[in-house]
Amino acid sequence: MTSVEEPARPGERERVRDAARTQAEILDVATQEFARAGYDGARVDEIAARTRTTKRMIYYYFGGKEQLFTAVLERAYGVIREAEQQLDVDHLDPVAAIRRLAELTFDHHEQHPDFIRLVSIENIHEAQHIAASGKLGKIGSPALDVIRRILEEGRRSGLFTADVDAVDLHALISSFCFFRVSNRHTFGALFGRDLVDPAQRAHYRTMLGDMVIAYLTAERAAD
Amino acid sequence: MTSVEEPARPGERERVRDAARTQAEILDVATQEFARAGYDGARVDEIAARTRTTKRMIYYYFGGKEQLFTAVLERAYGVIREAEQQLDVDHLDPVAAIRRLAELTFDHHEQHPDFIRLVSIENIHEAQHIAASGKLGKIGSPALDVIRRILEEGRRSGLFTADVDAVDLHALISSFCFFRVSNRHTFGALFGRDLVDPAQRAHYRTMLGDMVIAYLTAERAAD
DNA sequence: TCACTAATGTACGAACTAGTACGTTAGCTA
DNA sequence: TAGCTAACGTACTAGTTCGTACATTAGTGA
Repeated sequence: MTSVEEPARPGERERVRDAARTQAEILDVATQEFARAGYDGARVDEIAARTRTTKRMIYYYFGGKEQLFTAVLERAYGVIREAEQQLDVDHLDPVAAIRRLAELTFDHHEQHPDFIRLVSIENIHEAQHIAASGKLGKIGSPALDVIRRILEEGRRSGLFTADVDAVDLHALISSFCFFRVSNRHTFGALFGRDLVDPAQRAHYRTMLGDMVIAYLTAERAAD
Repeated sequence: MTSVEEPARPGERERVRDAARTQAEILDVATQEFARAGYDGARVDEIAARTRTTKRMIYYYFGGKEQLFTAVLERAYGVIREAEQQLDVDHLDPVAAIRRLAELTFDHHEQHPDFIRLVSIENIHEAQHIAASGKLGKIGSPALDVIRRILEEGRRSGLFTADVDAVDLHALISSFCFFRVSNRHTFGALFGRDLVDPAQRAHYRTMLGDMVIAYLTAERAAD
C-alpha cells in the first residue's frame, strides 16, 4: 500500500497545506479503519482523529463515507494490479510459470491482509462500491493475460490436460490464497490450526503449487 | 436452517405465547438481517420489526446484540454439522469417497449463502463471538473424522500420494467452495463471470472433485 | 505585493440506535 | 378457579454518528 510516511522529497520543505498528502493520509488511515471494523463499523470521526487533518477534509475531498470506501478499494486493487504487472514468466516452462504465478498470488495475499478484509467487506455489500466506481469496472487483471498465455503454451506442448480457462484457474488459485487469510480466525477457532502460522508458510505455499500443477497435468478419463 | 413457518403441529392450537417459537423466529430473522448487512450494519429494531414480537424480547431471551449474533452463529454451524453427520461413504473406495465428501461441501455452501456471509462477517470480527461462545469452541467437525478415515484408507491402498492431513485437506476443499460463494460479487464485477451461475454449477462441482483427486493421487517427486 | 481561491478548522445539529424502566397479561398449576 | 410467573408490549433515554454551515488562512499567479 502506498504510504505517506516520508515528508515529501528531502529538500522540499514540508508545506502546511498539501492536498495530495492530505488525501493520501486520509486514504491510509481509512484503509486501516475500514479493514479493522467493516464498512458500518468504521467511524468517520475515528478516521479523522487519526490523521493530521479533520473530518471536514474527508467530506471536502471524498464527498462522504461511501465514496471514501470506494476510493480505498480503488487504491487497494491498484496495488495488486501493479504487483501482477511485475510478473515475468515468459522465460519459464508452463509448469514452472504457473507455480511462480500461484506463489506470487500467495505472497501478495499474505502480505496484504487489509486488502483481503476490504474485499470480504465489499462482498458483504454485494460489490456495490465496485459497481459505482467507474475506475473498477470489468477491467480484469494483468494476471489473467499471463495465465492465458501459460495455459495456451502448456496445452500446446501437451503438458496440461485440464479443460479449464484462465478465469476459472485464477479463481482456483485465488480461492486457496484468499481463504487462508480471510478465514483464518474462524478456521483457527474451530479446528485449532493457524493457517497463517509463519512456520507453516512454506508448507501451504508448496501445497498450493502442487495442487495447481496436479490439477492441470492430471491424466484425464476420455473427455 | 431450522425454520418456524409451520404453526407447531396440526391439531395443536397456536398459542399466543410460545417461548420456543418466539426465540426461533427471532433467530430466523436475525440470521437474515446479520447476513444482509453485517454485524454493525444490522439493526436490532429492524430484526424486531420483522418478527411477530418486539425488541424487548430480543433482550429478554438473548441479552443483547452480541449474544444474539453468537446464537445465530451457533445455530448456523449446527446445521452444517448435521449435514456432515448424514455423510456415509464407508462403502465407497477412497477416490469416490473423497469426491462425494467434496461434493457435499460444495452443495451445502451453495445452498446456504447466508451461512457463508455470517462466517465472513465473523472473520471480520476475528472470530470473537466463536471465542465467547462455549458451544462453539474447538469441537471440530464430523467431516474431519470422515476425511481422516478416507485418507488413511487411501494411503494404505497406495492410491493417495499427497503428504497432507485431514485439516489441511478440509481447508483445501472448503476454500474453493467458500470462495465461490463468498466472493462471487467482487469476482463477478471484476472478471464478468458469475461463479454461482446455475448453468455452470456442474462445471465447478466437477472441477472441485477433479482438483482434489488430482492433488491426492499425483505422482510426486521423491519425498 | 495583492487579491483570489484552494485548503482548512470549529462547532453544531438532526437522525439514528442499542438498551431499559415500567407496566400488563396469558396460561399453567395447585 | 385463583394466583403466580414467564412472557410480552410501550415508551423512553442516553449516547453516538454522519454530515454541514460558517469562518479562516496559506500559497500562488497576475
